Formats: sequence, structure tokens, C-alpha cells
Amino acid sequence: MATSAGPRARYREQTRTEIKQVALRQLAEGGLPSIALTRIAKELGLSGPALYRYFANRDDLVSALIRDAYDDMAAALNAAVPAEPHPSPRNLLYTLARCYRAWVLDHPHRYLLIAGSPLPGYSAPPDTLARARAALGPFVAVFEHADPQPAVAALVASMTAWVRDDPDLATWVRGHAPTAQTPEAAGQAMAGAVLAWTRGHGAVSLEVSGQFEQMGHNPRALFEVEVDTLADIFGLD
Amino acid sequence: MATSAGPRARYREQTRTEIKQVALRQLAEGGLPSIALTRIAKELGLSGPALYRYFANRDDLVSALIRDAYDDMAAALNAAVPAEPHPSPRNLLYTLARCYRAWVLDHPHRYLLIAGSPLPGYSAPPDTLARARAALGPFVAVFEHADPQPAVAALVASMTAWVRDDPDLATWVRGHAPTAQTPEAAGQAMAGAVLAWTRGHGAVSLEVSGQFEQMGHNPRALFEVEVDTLADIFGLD
DNA sequence: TTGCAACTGTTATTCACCATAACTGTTGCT
DNA sequence: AGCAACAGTTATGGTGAATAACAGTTGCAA
Repeated sequence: MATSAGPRARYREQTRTEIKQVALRQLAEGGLPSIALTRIAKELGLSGPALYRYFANRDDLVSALIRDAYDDMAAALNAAVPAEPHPSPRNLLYTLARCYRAWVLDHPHRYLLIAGSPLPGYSAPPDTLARARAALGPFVAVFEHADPQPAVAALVASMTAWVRDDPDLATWVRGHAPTAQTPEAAGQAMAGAVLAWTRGHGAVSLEVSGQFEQMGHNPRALFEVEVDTLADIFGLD
Repeated sequence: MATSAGPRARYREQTRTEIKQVALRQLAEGGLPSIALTRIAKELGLSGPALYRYFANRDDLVSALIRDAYDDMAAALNAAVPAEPHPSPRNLLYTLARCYRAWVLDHPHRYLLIAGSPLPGYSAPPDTLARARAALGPFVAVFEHADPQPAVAALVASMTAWVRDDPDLATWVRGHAPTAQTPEAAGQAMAGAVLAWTRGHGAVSLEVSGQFEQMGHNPRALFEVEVDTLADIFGLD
């Protein structure tokens, strides 16, 4: 495997991992701004500039954390799928959505790292885009067999146009939703997946960033309503 | 008015405002981390520590920006209400929601400042809470006359329990929704308002933080679907 | 009108952190 | 056996937050 590319490469990978672990702890303790190369180095018994052998700079380290977080989340979601034997689309959505929320609540800082605010107008690098797609993939499968209400027609149309314009996207959608052969079907699946994303993000990001902290309601109930009504809108079985 | 509390206080307020303006520009240009007291001072022809006469520290300045943003947004929303003469609840919701999105798109950085990620577990100071409520207020009025679907029953129940436990909240809700006398009615209004908040935030925060950047769909269509279906769920006229 | 207390500003200094340069010892591979 | 790549070091420079110590200005009360 790629792990046995010589002892040096292995040691290097090991050190990179240790650095990231310390960075994650600092992230958990004080948020993004308190990830400090100097302190990471000190904690590892290294001194300052040594870290630059492993990461080009602070941003590079943070990017690595973001990539890992995406991968981890995507893995969790994909792992959740086969758990349910022959799920109805509705139950599959429930499973995925709960898995999503569970991951976020387990890794709040990492989620804020992913979803947190870059600059307005910022465009994620393409590899990040691909990773985000990997997390969205399982949701696409949910909506391939659906009977959406008229209220989403405009959104489905917008998504359909996008699928038509972007062949890569089209093949990607079909990879997750094999029966979505027409642009319309693919657009419908994308509409469902993106709605799941925005709704999940809305509910969960406010929960995890502490905005519900002083509020005496049940965040889980809120989340479930969003998922439930999403299933309704798409007429999932 | 409060502005004529002596020439000194007036000059002081003026300087504070200038500082905040420069800070806002820096925020727009490079995000939160590039708000730098030293550079603000330089730009104003002052030198470093002078700013500490006006703000206790960097966090204090940022807090002031957050407070201003909340106030500004709340003002925009409240100003949007009387525009529509005798609106149906549904049309009122549309008006408010579009106003919300318009404000966010007009002030993306300030929105990210408000909604952006503090630490998980962070609790906003009470005055911020009050300001957030002021922005939520107009939405409460929308949902006082509604006929919610069974899918939201659990959420309404959760909100009702909260209203029952928190007399301050109860009076605040009645301030915006005079007919919501029972805890149930108030809980229903809160459920609608909070759902509007989370949905709006989900759609708009992803849009404004650039997550839709490379995606060929129409963010407006997405937003409208969310608002439309929210109105449906609550059976708004 | 005078005088002082509060206010506004200054320079000097410390500390934390990112980043680069220049250099040295180690090690794995040919 | 030997060298090139690698992993680490100290020294240095730059930026920014924050505090201390000090000095000029001004509103206002006696």
C-alpha cells in the first residue's frame, strides 16, 4: 500500500498526523485562531520552523484539517447507507440525516471549520469541491425516486439546467442515482440533495455554534421537522 | 437628544464611528482576522494605543460591530413590515424573507460576523440575545394566525414548553403577536419564527459564504422554495 | 478667570506568532 | 562508501495586541 513507500515517507506521514492531532486539540480548545504553529511545535518538542518541513504554512495545515474533516464526514455518511437493508427512500433520508447531525455534534469544531465562513466571494479549491460532493453523494441517491410537489418545480428546473450544462456533474449524479438518466431526473435528485444540505446546515450550524444555547427548545425536534417535511415535499415513500 | 451630551462626548462618539467604519472596510476586504487595531490607527492618523481610549480591546470593537449589525438588520426588517398595507400572513412572510435575504446579500461580511462561528458552547452575552430577538420579532407576528401541519407538532410542543417556562419570552411573543395569549399559540408563533430563521440561515449563509460559487444553480430559487414550503407547512393564508 | 481633573494622545516596551535564511547533523539509497 | 535528500537547529525580521509611563489640551466648576 501507499504506507510502505520507504521508512522516511512513513515517518514523515506519522509526524504530519501528530501535528494535525495537536492542531485539532487547539482548534477544539480555542477555535480556529488559536491554532498556532509555534505552540504546536513546542508541544511536540520541536522548535518553531521545523513544522515548515511538514506544512508550507499555517493555511496549508488548516487546509489539511478541512480535507480530513470532509473525508471523515463523507466516510461516516457512506458507512451509514448499507446499515439499513432495503430502505425506503424516506427511511434512508432519516438515516443519513441523523448520521449527519450525529457527526456534526461529535465534531463541532471540525464542522465549523468546514462550513464556517471563508470570505464572501471565496471559491473553494477544486479538491475541496470534490470532497464536498463526496459527502453530498449519498443524499442524491435518496431523491432519485421521488414525486416532488409543485413548490419545488422552479428549483428542480434550475438544477436541471445546471446538470445539462455540466457533463461532469451529470455523470457524477448518475454514479449515485443510476436511474436518473435524464437531466430532469438528475436535476430532481440534485434539488433534493442540496435542499437536504441547506436545511441540515441551517438547523445544525446554529445549534453547534451555540445560537440556541440560551433557548429552551429542543434542537433535535427542530432538525426532525426539517427532515420530515423535506421528505414530504419530495413525496418520498 | 443623547447626541448633545457635551462637545467631548460628541467628538468621542464621532471617533468611535470612524474607527468602526475603517474596521468594517477591513472586514470586507479580508474577513474578521484582518481587522487590526494598529492598521486602523495608522489609517486614522493615530498611533496604536490611542484606539484603546475608544475600545477596551479588539474583541470589544468586534462586539460593537456585531451589535450594530444586529440593530441594522432588525431595523431593515421592521421597516419592511408597514410597507405592505394589509398583508396576508403569507405575503408578510414573503416580504420579510426577501428583506432578510436582501440585507444579507448587501452586507455579507456583517452577516457572517453575526451568524459566523463563535466557539461551540459559546453563549452570546444577554444584550446580543436581545438584539437577535429584535430581528426575529417581525417573524413571530407572521405565525400567530396559522394552521400548522401535524409534522411540526413536536416542535410546537417543545416551543410551547419553553414559553411556559420563560415568562419573559411569553410577554415578548405577545408583544409581537398580540393574539397569541395561550402558551400554545405563542409556541406555534415561535416555532414558525425559529424555523424561518434556521431555513433562511441555511440557504443564505451557504450562498454568502461562497459555497454555491462553483455551482450552476440559482440560489434565489432555493431560497424561495424554503420560504414557500414553510408557509405551506404552517398553512398560511 | 482660573485651575484642575478628565480626556486624548504620545513613545517605549513586552509578548506571541508567522515566516525565512543559513547552517548542521543524519540517513537511506545507489 | 559516499552523497543527496531530509529533518532539525539557531538567528532574524516583521506584524500585531496590549500595557505602562508620560505629556499636552480642554471643558467646566468654583
